[in-house]
Amino acid sequence: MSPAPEPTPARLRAIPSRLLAGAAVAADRLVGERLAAEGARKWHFAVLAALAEAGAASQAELSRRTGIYRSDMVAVLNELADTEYIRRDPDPGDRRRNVITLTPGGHRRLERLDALVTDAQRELLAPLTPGQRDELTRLLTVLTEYHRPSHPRPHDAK
Amino acid sequence: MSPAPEPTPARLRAIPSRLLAGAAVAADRLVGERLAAEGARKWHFAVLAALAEAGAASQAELSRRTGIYRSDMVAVLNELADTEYIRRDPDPGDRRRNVITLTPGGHRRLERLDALVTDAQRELLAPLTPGQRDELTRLLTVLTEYHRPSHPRPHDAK
DNA sequence: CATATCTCAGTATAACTGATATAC
DNA sequence: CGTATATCAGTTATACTGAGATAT
Repeated sequence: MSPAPEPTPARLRAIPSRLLAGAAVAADRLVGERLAAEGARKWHFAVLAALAEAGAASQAELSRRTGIYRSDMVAVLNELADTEYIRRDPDPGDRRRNVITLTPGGHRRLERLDALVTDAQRELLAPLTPGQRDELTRLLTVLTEYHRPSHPRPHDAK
Repeated sequence: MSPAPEPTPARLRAIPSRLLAGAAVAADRLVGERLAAEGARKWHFAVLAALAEAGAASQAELSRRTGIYRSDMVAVLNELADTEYIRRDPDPGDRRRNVITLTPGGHRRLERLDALVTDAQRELLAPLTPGQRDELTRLLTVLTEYHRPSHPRPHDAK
């Protein structure tokens, strides 16, 4: 007789931080799998999207736009440059900087990756109604904005 | 003149998988910081809670209850055994297994960690109304249940 | 001199894989 | 034999730290 496997204890089940961790892992797996099928990672998408939307930028500026660490940005840009989706040129106006530019191929790459990411979101949110999807997005937006490192918290106001 | 730093591009801002990742990182940091102040990690809490709620168990059973990998469970139990919060005895009925038992000290430890975790949830959800907190928990529960490895997805039903 | 940029080396944690020894 | 358990070694991805070289 196989003893019925115990489900997650009730005490653990409804803890938001645990639920968030679980949902984030599932979401990352979905997105990661889709993008991996094209040899891409989510950071590739983020960088290409940031470049398409706000134009050429230095690496530090790209870090701020995408949330990727300056240290990790280097590797991501190496990969994107190897495949010619971006160009990395020295900034004539400030020689510490590189100017990162989206190539035409990078633009096409972005559109392809965007489709994959959108598809993954659809699969992720499949069990929710359209209204619930919007509500979830809203709630998560509030949470992430509130918990940005720079955001003033009530207890900071002494 | 410092150029206004570009905010997150709109194309990236409302992507649920990105929001989930961000919220999960914030949540993990909050919980991790609280627990670290007592020399604990979230897995300690999860294992102690699972033991308190469903009773003594083998390591494999605990893995299923908590979602911790069997490989990682070993290290967590080592730490909990070093500090005498659990006991690890060979199972007389099945000599492959260890029976993990919560000690009285482990019980007290659980109550302490529970308070810290609860506190971290409060801080995490601070920007939401009580209704929104419940709604978020509900939506995340649906997502995580749906995306369990075993859960049948629509496209599986051929 | 302080600050900012790019780069590299390295750490910590999480999630996971593969393999082994042992017992059922 | 196939399967389950406990353990260990190692991999991958992420987030992050620290420091050096260079430029402002």
